[in-house]
Amino acid sequence: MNLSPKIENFVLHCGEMGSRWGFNRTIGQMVGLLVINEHPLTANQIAEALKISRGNVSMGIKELQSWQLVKVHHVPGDRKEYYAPNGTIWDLANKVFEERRKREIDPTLTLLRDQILDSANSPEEKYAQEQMQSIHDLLETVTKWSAELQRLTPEQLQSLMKLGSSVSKVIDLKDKLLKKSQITEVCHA
Amino acid sequence: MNLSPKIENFVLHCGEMGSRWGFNRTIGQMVGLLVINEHPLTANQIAEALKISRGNVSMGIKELQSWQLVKVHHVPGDRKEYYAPNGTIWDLANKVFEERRKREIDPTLTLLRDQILDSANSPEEKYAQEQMQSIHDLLETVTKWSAELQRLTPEQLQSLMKLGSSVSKVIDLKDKLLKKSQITEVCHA
DNA sequence: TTTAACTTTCAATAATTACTGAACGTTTAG
DNA sequence: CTAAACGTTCAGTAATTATTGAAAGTTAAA
Repeated sequence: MNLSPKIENFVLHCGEMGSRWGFNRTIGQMVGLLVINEHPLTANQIAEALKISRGNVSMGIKELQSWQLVKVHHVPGDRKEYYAPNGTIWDLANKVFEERRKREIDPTLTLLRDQILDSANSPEEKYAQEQMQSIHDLLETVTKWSAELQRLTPEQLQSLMKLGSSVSKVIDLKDKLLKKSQITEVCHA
Repeated sequence: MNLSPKIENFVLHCGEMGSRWGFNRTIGQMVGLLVINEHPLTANQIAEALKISRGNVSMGIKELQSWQLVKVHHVPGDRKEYYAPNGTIWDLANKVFEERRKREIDPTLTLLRDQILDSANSPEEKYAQEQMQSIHDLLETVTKWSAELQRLTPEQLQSLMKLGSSVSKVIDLKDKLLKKSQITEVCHA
């Protein structure tokens, strides 16, 4: 496993970004390495390429599996495991997005739901309740929207972007349509 | 500064989530404390409430200012600085979102743009280039979309959600409209 | 059943990140 | 000018997180 400078550069960058994306440097490098290589790699190849211990690779793969970012291949007559990205770039990004939502938003949503049920028994708590309600509403909106957007294919998103339209224009259109049921009929026809 | 159990609970939770939101535990607690209190707080009040050193508060405030999440108030005839959230919950979330985009996406986009300009000089590099192109396109799409969504007010977003419509339906509608210019005319009228 | 080729685990340790508190800087009132 | 009341900085240290490598676990061929 000797990486060309260009590829090494990319892998190192993934390492630097790793912690910002939700994992650590080594795991970031592993993702970069697997994504940039056309063929699946063995744990030993990964360890050699990144100059890290075999045990560290094992732990990293485990973590990546918990994010559902890698899948394992087997070659007949070969006991080694071969690791590859679990899907397209788009699939991986979706998985990261989803997992981060679970870690960054869901626990807070749960807490806020509980807190909001409780009644306030002082002016400060009254204000606190209101703020918690705002945060709750915000997070719920974000959650619903991210689910909507994840449902779209990259092609749908990109073609929409390329039309040069802004989302708010689309929303305005929709509002107009809703106010004119006869036109909505036509549109659905 | 004696926090009621409910409020303390919320602040501690913000601390636990802090690192997942892009800062550390203490800074997460500071955000929670400022958001949940109706009135601005002094550095000493924050230190006392969170049981941390005065110096730590100073560093935390500095960090929060770099995220543009707090603003400073002054009371005439009082030398102390009073800290408060810099905007509504929605504003704060937008700022965090924006800042994280800068840290998590922009550097990678810059790197990929450079790498893609370079020509590949081996089959591995050819594949690597293609993958980098995919990542680049994905990140650019995400960036554009997040800009679009940030332009909307919370009311616009929430009212749209409440209509029970899915984004893909809206997009389908738009496609239909584009294919029937005469109807588009009517809609714009 | 033994051995070889692999993977996983985890205690020890290295690396990184966060926090404290004392020293210093600044402003204003007396 | 001095002292009091505040904010900032940063070297030292504490806390947390990541990594190694040796030991243990697993599997399958001989």
